[in-house]
Amino acid sequence: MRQDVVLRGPGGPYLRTGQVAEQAGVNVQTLRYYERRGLIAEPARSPGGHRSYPPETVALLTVIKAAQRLGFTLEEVAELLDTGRRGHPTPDLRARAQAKILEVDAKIADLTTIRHALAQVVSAGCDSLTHCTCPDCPLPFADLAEGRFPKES
Amino acid sequence: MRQDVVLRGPGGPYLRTGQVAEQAGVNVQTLRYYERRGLIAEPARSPGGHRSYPPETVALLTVIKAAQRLGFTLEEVAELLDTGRRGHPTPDLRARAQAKILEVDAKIADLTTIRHALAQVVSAGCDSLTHCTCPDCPLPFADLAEGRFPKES
DNA sequence: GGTAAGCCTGTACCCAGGTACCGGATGCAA
DNA sequence: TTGCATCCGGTACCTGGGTACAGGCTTACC
Repeated sequence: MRQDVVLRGPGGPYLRTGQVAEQAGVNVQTLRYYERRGLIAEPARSPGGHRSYPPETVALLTVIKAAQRLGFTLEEVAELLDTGRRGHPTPDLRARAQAKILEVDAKIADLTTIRHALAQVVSAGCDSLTHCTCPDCPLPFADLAEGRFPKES
Repeated sequence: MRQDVVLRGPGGPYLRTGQVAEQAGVNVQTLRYYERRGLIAEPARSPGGHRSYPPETVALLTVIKAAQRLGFTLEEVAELLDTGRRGHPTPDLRARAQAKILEVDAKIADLTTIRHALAQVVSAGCDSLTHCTCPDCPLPFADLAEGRFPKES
C-alpha cells in the first residue's frame, strides 16, 4: 500500500491509475479501456511513463457509470461528453434523454407482453415446449409474431 | 431456384438446409449453429453428405424462436427441449416460466427506475452530463446507487 | 540499493447469439 | 455432360463492455 501518497503537479494532487480505479470503483483495465474509447482524456505522464490523473477524473467516472445505468451505450456517453466539452450547451442531452425514454418504454412494453405470455404458460399448465398436453395450450405464442422482438431477451 | 423440389425419403417429403432456413426465417448458418448447440437433432444425410430434414424441423425452429422471445437463452431452450424429449412430463417448464416471470419483473422494475431518472433529466432541463447549469440538477443520480443495475442496459 | 507493489504495452480472451468466408464437393435440370 | 445453385466442414469474425495475462519497467519505502 504505497497508494496513499500523492503526486503533486501543476494544479493539484494528482492520482495514479490504481487510486482512480479504486476511488471510482472500476477496474484498472477499464480505465485504460475508457481512455481508448475516448471517454476520458489521455492523462499526463510521469517521467517514467505512468499515468497521472487530475482528481476530477473520479467524478467523471461516476458520471459515466450513471449514464450507463440510464441505458446509454459507451458510444453515446462519449458523444454526450464530447458535445459537453465543446462548450456551447446544446439541447442534445435533453433530446437524447427523451429519445431514450421512448426506447425504455418500448422495452417495458415488450417485457410486459412477454410476461403475459409466460403467465399464460403457467396458468395453462404447459408441460412441454413441443408436445404440451394441456388444454387450450397457448404455445407457440401466435401473438409473439415473428420479428416483433428483434433482439429482445 | 431449384429449392422447390422435394427429396423423398422414408416417412415423407424431406427438406434441405436452404428450404428449412427459408421457411423458418433463419439463416442457414444458424441452422448448423443450433445443431452444434444441440437444439435440433442431427438430420439424416444424402449419399453425398447433404442434410435432409424432416418437415417438422420448421415447427421446431418456430418454437425455439418463440421461447427465445420469452427470454429463455439458447441453453435454457436446449434443456427444455431435452427434458421434453426424454418423455415423462415434468413440471420443469412451468417452474422455469415462473422463475422467468420474476426475472422479467425485476427488469421492468429497473427500467421503470431508469425511466424515472431520465424524466427528471428532461424536466429539470439538464444540458450537460458534467457541467449542467440547470437548477436542482438531478445528475449524477444518487438514487441509481453503485451496483444496483449490474448488467442492465 | 534492495525489494515489492504497482504500473506499462500489447495481445488475447470472455459472454451470447449468431454471421461470414473459404475452397471444394454435390445435386439437379437442360 | 455441362453448368451453376446449393451445400459441406472448418475457421474466423462480429457486437458491447469489459477482463486477464505476459514480460518488462517504475516508484516508493526502508
